[in-house]
Amino acid sequence: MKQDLATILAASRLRVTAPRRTVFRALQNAATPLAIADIVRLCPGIDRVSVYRTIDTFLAIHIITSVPFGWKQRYELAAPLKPHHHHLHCIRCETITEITSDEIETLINQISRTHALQAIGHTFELQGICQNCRD
Amino acid sequence: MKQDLATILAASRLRVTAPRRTVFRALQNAATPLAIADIVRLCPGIDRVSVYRTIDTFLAIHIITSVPFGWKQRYELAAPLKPHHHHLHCIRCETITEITSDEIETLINQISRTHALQAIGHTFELQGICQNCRD
DNA sequence: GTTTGTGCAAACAATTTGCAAAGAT
DNA sequence: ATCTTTGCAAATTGTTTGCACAAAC
Repeated sequence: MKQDLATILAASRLRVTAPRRTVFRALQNAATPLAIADIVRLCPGIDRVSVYRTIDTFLAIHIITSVPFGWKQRYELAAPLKPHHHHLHCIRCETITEITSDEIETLINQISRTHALQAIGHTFELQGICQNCRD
Repeated sequence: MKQDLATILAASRLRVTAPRRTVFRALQNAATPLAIADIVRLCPGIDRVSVYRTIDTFLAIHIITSVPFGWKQRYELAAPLKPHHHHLHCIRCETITEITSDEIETLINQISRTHALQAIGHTFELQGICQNCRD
């Protein structure tokens, strides 16, 4: 299953354009989820408006997910472009650690089933203070 | 343990003012988490700026929590003013269902311990399509 | 009386919309 | 050639800041 942007866009009958390629590249290179402002900064020459529209589009075709982060949302590539995971966020040093947990995914399935909710997405993030910052 | 606003504010050496009382009341009466714009609308006569500052204050003393909701954050009273819970969100009819799950809380503690994170807060929300909307 | 918090004004930042022109297929 | 998408301009909405006055303690 090819996972380059052109293939993904084609599958949704969307065109391959400079803003989409540039924003996608920025997200690929990012070590952590990016805020809109970050993306705008990382994509010089791409209009701010196009960044908004591109993020909208990417969300609609589910190749990115939004991550709540302090007051704002941030965005990052979603599975299968990036392995599914969650975040630990140290509010002191701002470090973000990625974690995976089968238990959580199991629990989510279970809860969805119990409540007859056809799951589309979920948010699971922990905020706290990391070991380093406590020393 | 008294849980009226005056007591809570006094404990943090904060004053009891009209904006704080009005915003608090709005949150108490809300059936679902509120966006800033909702709160402003529900608190006529209270300046928009005071709403922002009040929300800041309430977050700082941990009597409210923020809930990621679509593109924006919403706010609601936190434990012990309102029992701890999470949300199921139908993106079709916008209905929000509250759920509780001991398993999740257990899992969160476990993960925090494993990663040496001193837990401060967490976010756990499910998005999907509810039974009704599928029929 | 002292200190905290408010409201107003105004700056600043984020987001949305309409439309003509450019670009993708 | 057609249809989509962009960039610009501008409207709109959300958020922050400074400061004089009012309110709480």
